[in-house]
Amino acid sequence: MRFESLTVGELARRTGLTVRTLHHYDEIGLLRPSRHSGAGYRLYTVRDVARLQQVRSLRQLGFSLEEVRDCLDRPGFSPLELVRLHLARVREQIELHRRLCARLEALADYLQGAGEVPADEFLRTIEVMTMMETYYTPEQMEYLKKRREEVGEERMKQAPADWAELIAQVRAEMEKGTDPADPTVQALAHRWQALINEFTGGDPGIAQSVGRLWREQGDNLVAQHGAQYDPRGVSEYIGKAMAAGKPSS
Amino acid sequence: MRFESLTVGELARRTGLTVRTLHHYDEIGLLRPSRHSGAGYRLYTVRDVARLQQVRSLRQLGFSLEEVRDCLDRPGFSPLELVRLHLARVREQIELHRRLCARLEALADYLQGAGEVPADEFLRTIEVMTMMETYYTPEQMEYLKKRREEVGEERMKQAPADWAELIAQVRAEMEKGTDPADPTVQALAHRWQALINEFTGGDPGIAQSVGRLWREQGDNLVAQHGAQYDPRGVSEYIGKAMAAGKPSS
DNA sequence: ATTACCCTGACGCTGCGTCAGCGTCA
DNA sequence: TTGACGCTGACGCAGCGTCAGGGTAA
Repeated sequence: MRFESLTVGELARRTGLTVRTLHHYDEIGLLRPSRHSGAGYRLYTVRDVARLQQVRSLRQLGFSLEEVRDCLDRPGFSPLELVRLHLARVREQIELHRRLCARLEALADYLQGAGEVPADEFLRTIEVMTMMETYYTPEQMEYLKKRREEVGEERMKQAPADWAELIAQVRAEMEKGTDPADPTVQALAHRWQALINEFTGGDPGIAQSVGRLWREQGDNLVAQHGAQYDPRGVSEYIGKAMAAGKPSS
Repeated sequence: MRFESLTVGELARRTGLTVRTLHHYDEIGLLRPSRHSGAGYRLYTVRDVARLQQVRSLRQLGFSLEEVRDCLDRPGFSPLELVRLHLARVREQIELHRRLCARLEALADYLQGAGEVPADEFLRTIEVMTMMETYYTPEQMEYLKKRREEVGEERMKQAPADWAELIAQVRAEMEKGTDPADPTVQALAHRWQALINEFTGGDPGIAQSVGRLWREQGDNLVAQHGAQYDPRGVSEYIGKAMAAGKPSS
């Protein structure tokens, strides 16, 4: 008796698994003990133990319980296929996590550099990040990062205020009904273009992405910062002003 | 009405989420619509939409729904802490997956090289891999890999048969009751040592690991290959023979 | 009346953890 | 009798998917 079979508890201790796990494997038919005692106790034989080893090995490779079962029970069965499939899955996971990791690192750096950051600024930062990721291609992101370094830390912090002021001025003219071709508005348009150039380095692809972001998410951005209205109106107005500024195109 | 609020379906379409997801967020209190129609329809206001944006952003960073809720609802709250914690988790995940990936690649290479591999050989291969990983340190694994390359493909394939023959001979002497100091057994002991040296390069740490593996898993190995009995007896016997061979130590 | 919405349950999935209530006893 | 084990349910976890069986809006 002593050598012939093990109870669940004994098997659990030897393998480091829990009794519940073995119960579960029994329930789903992955590992049913070959024998039972009169009282219904599970009795695992040497063969069962061997099978459990196989199960554990396959599980350590990250396969699901169902895959393990297929692997062990289905007679004609291509392991290479399964391994390749699984490998592809794992690689994809790694890629996703690596990207995530990069974003989190960027975020952590920012938070560290900015000192005590209140929760709402944190949230705004994240949203800007995700928005940029949706609207810019990775190459554009790379390029913008370089630009930021060239432009410098100080300048970057000043930028939002510059924009806010400029937008307010444009809106004022717009509401006064000033002609977009008016010199005042033309000056503002130049300033607008200059600001864009400063951060995009004049890359037209990026300017285009910014435009799309603004058109599609303007309302959202505005709702976030809770200050201005009618962003599309403003950008349309400034667009006209720019067009009026260079009638050659 | 048109501008003031959205129904679930509309909001779902705009965000790309499903209605069920929005229902779920409502259920767990993550995003409850500010208003309801007379018939109990959920009506999402601009503020709700903004909050949903935040939720999505945080989710894209991989946070759990509970963490997102804490992030959005708890007033004093350190984002940096959370980001760091999460970053650590993600990095750990990546590490685990990278290790797994390496193992799967090794396995895939082996399967590819071996051509059409039947399921049972596949299983044995895996078990040997996992067993080795439990009993050898990573450095030892590295070292063994180098040895395998030095020894060559052909030799590796011959090895199991050599071992089987040698073990059979040793067992025969043991069962005849031959003295471990007998020249016949001494010759076998030398051959044993030579085989070990061939694959371990004489590294004593590895020899020790092999010994431990054999002592602790011998029964299992034997059960797998279904051929021999009493592995500990054999290794004890050969151990005595080696000791008898060099009484100086 | 049709159609396209909306609602609230409630179960399913993965891989077990964690009781609860009861029987066994190597 | 009392532990230390064993047994079978059954719920819980995350984050929704997916019906089912209704009401509502235009």
